[in-house]
Amino acid sequence: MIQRPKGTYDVYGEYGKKILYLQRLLENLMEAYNYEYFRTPIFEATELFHRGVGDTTDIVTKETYDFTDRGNRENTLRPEGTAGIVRSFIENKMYGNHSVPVKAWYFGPNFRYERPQSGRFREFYQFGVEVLGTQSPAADAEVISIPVNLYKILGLKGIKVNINSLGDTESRNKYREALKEYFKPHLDDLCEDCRARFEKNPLRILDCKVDNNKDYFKNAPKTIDCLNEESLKYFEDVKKYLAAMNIDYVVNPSVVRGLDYYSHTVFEVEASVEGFGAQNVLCGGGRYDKLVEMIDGPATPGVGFALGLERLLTALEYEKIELPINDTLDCYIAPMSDVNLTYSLTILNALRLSGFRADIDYNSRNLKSNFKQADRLNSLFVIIIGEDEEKTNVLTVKNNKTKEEYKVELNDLVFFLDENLNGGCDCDDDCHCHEHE
RNA sequence: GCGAGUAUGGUGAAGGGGUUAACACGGCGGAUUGUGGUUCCGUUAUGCUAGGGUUCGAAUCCCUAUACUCGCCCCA
Repeated sequence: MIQRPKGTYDVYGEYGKKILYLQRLLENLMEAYNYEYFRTPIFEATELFHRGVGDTTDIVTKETYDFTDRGNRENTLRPEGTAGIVRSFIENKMYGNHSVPVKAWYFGPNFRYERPQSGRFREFYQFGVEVLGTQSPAADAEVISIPVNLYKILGLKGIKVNINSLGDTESRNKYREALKEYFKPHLDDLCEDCRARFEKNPLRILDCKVDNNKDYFKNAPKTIDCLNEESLKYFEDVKKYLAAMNIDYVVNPSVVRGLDYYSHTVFEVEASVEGFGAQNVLCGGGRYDKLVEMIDGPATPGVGFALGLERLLTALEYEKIELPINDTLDCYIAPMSDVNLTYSLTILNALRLSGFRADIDYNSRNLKSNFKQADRLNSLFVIIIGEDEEKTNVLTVKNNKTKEEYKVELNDLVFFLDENLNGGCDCDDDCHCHEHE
């Protein structure tokens, strides 16, 4: 049997309904925020990610899906969303003719060749946002407010917003040195991974799961201690604006983010629910003032975030949040036999064109099974079509809730269902619908 | 890349060397030849991830492979 590729999943049934619901919710939310929908290619030139995400991160050094196309071009399935948006911003010269800042949102699949585990897939969907062309700390706060408001709308409770600041380049370098200085005497005591991180990415030592309960971790220098005056002021402003939007947060010095391009504000929202699994970061993001330059664009500050769809759905499941999904069918048609199918299809098609959710049995099942099926599909009405109905054009329509049965003229069917399902016509007096004739 | 666990119908699973692979759910049919979600009856895996080995005999023990799950690294 051919199986799906490792780390991927099929969407169908309930899960599909949930995803479609969330997608609509995101669309509406982004409309409220006045963000612009972006869709960039699912693959890009490999170099883009090396320049954008950074050569030192594992994401680019060993987790990308690379391929050479027939024209010998090196391409990579995108491992994250920001690089593509920034490339598009530069390539389409949005810094010039658009009203800056550009506020972009996107939703789509990303690919990383990793070992799958709970909350981690090789193909995973991210919703994200990028604001390009403003240095204002209010933009940082706005970006943070997006997932927070989304979770609020959905009713998620067990979430924790962690924020931190890496400061500008000067502050960040200063901190990096301070950290190395601090951990140097303890180098022999650190775990193997941390010793590797010491050279490669010392900031990550802080959230090491093996070592972080050691005494000397408590007094390790914090990013905030190394911020210069300007960076500190920036961070204070972000916090001020968050407070203005009633957003609860904690300043967590161990939030450093993995990608190279971050500066100033960084944040993560985690699901602080017992037993959620090791991958409990629901979303993360931050400011990246140097990224556009790194990809050969004009100096343009940016801030953004991305959230993992799969983890969001897991969180909803954990908190037992039911999404308001309309799971009903307006009408189920039960033809008594094959000979009634032709006639039934005509009716079915008319109902669908009138905007009803309607379905039919194709398998010539007996009446009993058809009622069972109608129940399974949560159908509000069942229409039985047999010889008599076909002959007289008077249909047997049963209300599945009240069990009341009606004889309805074929010509009145749409009106009848509309009356019973939508409470009738809500148009004005001039209209020519059945009710107003 | 490293480590641990698991693998039996459509689903949840029992069986830990002895021949009909339990039980439950679901599906289909019937009791009622045009009225359902209850009840009752019937039916639903010639087969236990794949390949090899041990044995008179393997779903059961051993080996290999594969897949899945969870964790590490890294990250959403």
